[in-house]
Amino acid sequence: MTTVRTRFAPSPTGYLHVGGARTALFSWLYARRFGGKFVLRVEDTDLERSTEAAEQAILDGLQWLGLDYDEGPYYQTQRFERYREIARQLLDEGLAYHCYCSQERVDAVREAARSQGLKPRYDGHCRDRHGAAPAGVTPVLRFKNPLDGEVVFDDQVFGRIAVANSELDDLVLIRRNGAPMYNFAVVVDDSDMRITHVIRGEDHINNTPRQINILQALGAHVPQYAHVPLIRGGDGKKLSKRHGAVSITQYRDEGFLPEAMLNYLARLGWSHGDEEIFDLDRLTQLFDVADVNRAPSVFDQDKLRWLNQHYVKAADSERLQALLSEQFDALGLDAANGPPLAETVEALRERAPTLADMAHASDYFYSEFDAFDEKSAKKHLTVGSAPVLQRLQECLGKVENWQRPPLEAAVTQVSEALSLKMGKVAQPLRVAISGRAATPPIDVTLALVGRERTLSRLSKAQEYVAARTAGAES
RNA sequence: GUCCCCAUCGUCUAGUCGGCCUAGGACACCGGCCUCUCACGCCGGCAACAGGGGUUCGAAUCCCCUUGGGGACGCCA
Repeated sequence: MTTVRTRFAPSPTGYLHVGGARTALFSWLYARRFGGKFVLRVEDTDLERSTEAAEQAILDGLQWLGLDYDEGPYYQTQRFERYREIARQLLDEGLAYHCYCSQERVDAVREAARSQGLKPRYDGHCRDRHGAAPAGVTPVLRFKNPLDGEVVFDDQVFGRIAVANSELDDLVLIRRNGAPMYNFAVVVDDSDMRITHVIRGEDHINNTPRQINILQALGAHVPQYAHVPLIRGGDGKKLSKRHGAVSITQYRDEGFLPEAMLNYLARLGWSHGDEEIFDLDRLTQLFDVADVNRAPSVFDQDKLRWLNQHYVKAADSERLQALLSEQFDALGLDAANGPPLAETVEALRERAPTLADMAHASDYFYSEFDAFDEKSAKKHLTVGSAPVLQRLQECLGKVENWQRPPLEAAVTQVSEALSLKMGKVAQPLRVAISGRAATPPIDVTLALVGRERTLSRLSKAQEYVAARTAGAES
């Protein structure tokens, strides 16, 4: 039995988007599940659009997700000689031909077909051309696609698909500049690299019959195909920037955890009963492309956030601290200017879906906030809160041991002394020291904000209330 | 336009080759409990088999049509 060999073959013309990441994951999982090899191949035949930056972004994305490859990366630009060799072979065997048609003629032919309600196709003008080649014209090499019959293949996801050869035209194998076209390079590579299972996006389903025809002309083995449905945006359209982040590294930068992304991606189009939580080991043990759904699915950030929250709650503290530190850097916050990161992480890990959220929710521990949140101040820093704030200022000022128990005792003492419910005391205090109405428990918040900042912010809050009172009286 | 494909709650999906489905789970949403706020957690609720024909004792599950949606038609990948 031949070993399974799958591949991920991105073209370095943009970042790694979530759809690509998912097909990479599926290919990786399939190889792992069946003890095979996962090959990485960079399809950089488009010399104009390929960039090193894009390639790096793709590699970074794969590494972040932990999708390691056993072979590669192979580069198609380094295999041009091989493509030309095969092209020559096809030409010699009469399975391909030179085409001297101008771009204008080809466009005109397509346009004519379209206006007649037909599929735009090359008309095979040069296929049966006789006589000398036109002088001064560099030809492209076209494949002699079979004229009749049909191509049938059993897709592991979609089942049997049949396409009539009459629907296909003679596609270009080698362009005028000598570079191979996608469909040709893919076929040569998949064959040379002994790929057994081609797992790719559904948008390639129409390329498959063409590729199979070329493979057969080459006398090469036809691999198993598995086309994965595309990921859509909330409006049903192809996922794009309009729908939010699509770049995998952007999710990384926004403080998502790779295990959450992997879990989410795996569940998009695939499931195992009612299970929702899967780690890579579990997936490796259960995943099969044959179980992937046929219908396209919509990328739901809410569910991704929920999963991320789940993993944040379970993550190792030191790891979260390092990640939070990166978020601080991005926000220009100095972790040295506040409580230990470990304490911040503990206080916020259950109330921050992402590390970016955590950073935003803890900024007031490390820097002064510009202003009180308007709504919160209006509701809690009222005229009536003046005596509360004053009493808090006194009692907290006396706390020497700035730890949670004595801090909580102080706050409780104020509420009892003024015969006020805890909420009437804690909320004004909370807004005063954090600028907002939602923070961790008040004793935790006090401890994290620190003595000095608490007392100075309490003073500011009292000034704010006083100013507000004056404004109300005038 | 032509070809290919798809169709269960708003979203991700379960639904073994038809009966156990008065269609299950999760996210989101709504309500409750907990409670100093938020969050977590727990409890409860709302919500779907696109429509129409068949086949069958019986269909979300099989077949056909309609409708809707997507993809592909490049000297891009």
